[in-house]
Amino acid sequence: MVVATKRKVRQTSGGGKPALPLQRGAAAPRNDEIAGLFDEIADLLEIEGANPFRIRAYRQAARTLRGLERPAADLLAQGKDLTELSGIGADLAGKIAEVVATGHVAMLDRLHGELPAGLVELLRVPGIGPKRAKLLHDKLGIASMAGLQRAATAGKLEGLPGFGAKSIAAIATAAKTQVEKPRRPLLASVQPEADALIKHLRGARGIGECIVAGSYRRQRETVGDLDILATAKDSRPVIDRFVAYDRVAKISAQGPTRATVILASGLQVDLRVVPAQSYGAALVYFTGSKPHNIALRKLAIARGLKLNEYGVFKGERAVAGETEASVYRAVGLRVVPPELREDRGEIEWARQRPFPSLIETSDLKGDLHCHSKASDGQASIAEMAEAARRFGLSYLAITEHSRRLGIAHGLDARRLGRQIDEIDRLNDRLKGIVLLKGIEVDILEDGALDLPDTILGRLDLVVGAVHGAFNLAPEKQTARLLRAIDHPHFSILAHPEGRLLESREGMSFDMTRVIEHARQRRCFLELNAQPERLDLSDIYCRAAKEAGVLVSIGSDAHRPADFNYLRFGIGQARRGWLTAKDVVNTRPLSQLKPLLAATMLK
DNA sequence: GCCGTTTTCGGCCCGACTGTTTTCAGTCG
Repeated sequence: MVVATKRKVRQTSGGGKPALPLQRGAAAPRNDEIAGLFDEIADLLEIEGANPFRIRAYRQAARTLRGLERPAADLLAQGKDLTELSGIGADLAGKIAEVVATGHVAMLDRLHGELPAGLVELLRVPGIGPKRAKLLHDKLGIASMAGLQRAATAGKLEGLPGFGAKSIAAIATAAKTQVEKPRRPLLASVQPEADALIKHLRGARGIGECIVAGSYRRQRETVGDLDILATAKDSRPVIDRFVAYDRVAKISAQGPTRATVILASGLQVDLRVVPAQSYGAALVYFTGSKPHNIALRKLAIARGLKLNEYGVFKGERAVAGETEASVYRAVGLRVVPPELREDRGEIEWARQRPFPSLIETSDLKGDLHCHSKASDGQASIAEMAEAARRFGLSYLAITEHSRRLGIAHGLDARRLGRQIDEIDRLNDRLKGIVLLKGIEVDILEDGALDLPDTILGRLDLVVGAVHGAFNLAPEKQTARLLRAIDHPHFSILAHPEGRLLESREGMSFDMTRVIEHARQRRCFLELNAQPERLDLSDIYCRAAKEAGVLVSIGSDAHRPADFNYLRFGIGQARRGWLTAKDVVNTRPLSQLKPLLAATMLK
């Protein structure tokens, strides 16, 4: 929910990988790697019992680094002053420079001399925080998850101050199951569970509002847990109905206004019940993000007010809280769209001017990326066209894979030529939707395209995509993408980062140069709406917008139902501050055609 | 460790639930 990085999935260097020192040869460290070092420093300082605000500074710096569009190493190379970044002062700027130069932070090496690196693993165990981790280390010499497990099974935890029978049992099971890394479920996979649970809760006596807040409401691409907010005069019946839900596997906590359960699927759900007059304040609080909330609370303090989940207070008196609008107004801001609440400049914006109206699903006029049975799809072209029409689209580009992707039955020039003719015939008889002739052509390792110019030139658009050699050196990867974009028939760069959420990191390359190149060549970047891709990510959507590069939100549909994925693409686009104007496939076909033609006339 | 429409020092967001306690620390969100 409101916590950007949760304790139980707290990461030491992103993805739960072991921490650096970096072993990347000459390559500069990525921002998330530097951030991982800072998070680990924060973890260790916390165990040492350091000044909590100093710890917070390291975590804030890690967050800032993860939100940057450009590698800090590049900024340094250009002589930029990193202390201009929020939460980065002289000391932390120096430490960033140190990592970029040496791959190490001396301070972390020193901390490792005092506390074993494995100790931070213990913080992932629910119920173990810094104090208990330190106690386990000092009294029992425990230095890793495995050590904790051994001590627990050997009965060595008994008698430790603060460790009762219940905690020991919980820790023993947790340590055993903590070996595999907890995955954050994808937004799309959580949605059916959320819908069903909300429906169940609405049956509670006396319930008023009932809504999923947290990162789900902010449309983050993955959701750590579900945060549900309900209103009721009497919270008991709502809490009772919640914990009695038939998919609840375990009740982790239950109080009069709040409860936490684990569902059979493993998904954690938190429910909070507040009175109606607190709904707006609670919704702000439970929607997060945590840094956004903290910023709001600081604004409240500056105005002599106090903001919590019950309202905005002047002394004892509530001055706002029933609606989100009242809360934001009380601290001098316009309402911030939930998708933008990440403390990435939205607060300052809300103080000064209205937000742009962010894109909505109904703004989409067409889809420029889908497949049929001709490659690895599951339906005919006509069936896909009909599904797109029912979704409300008026044009659809058919973009099969190209020959290189043999596993997907990719098209060679001859088969593509036949499909072009087939689409012409279909367009003669289809009503209510127009098909565009395209291809998702492989971008080969050297940046060449996987089909000859003669056939690409007959298409309405050419979508280029990387499907292999993800691990090229950054300079090579950048050159590959730039060369592809230079191709005379290139229109759209599909899933540009190449990431698969929770399973594959994106490729390493210079996105800023790619965006700038796309602008010069009047090409577009795709925001692929597949739930496990959502690629471009939010920060690069915003970068593309600022550079004036149009984004194409593509379903990459492989079957009729997949057009629903566009909704998740819209969520991500909104997180990237995109309006209808910033997205190419909000144009009616008459306006789209000249834009596509311009990409193909270089 | 950061930061500045009171401040270059003295602040730094706020509350619920659990477990083991006799009034609260630790953890979590």
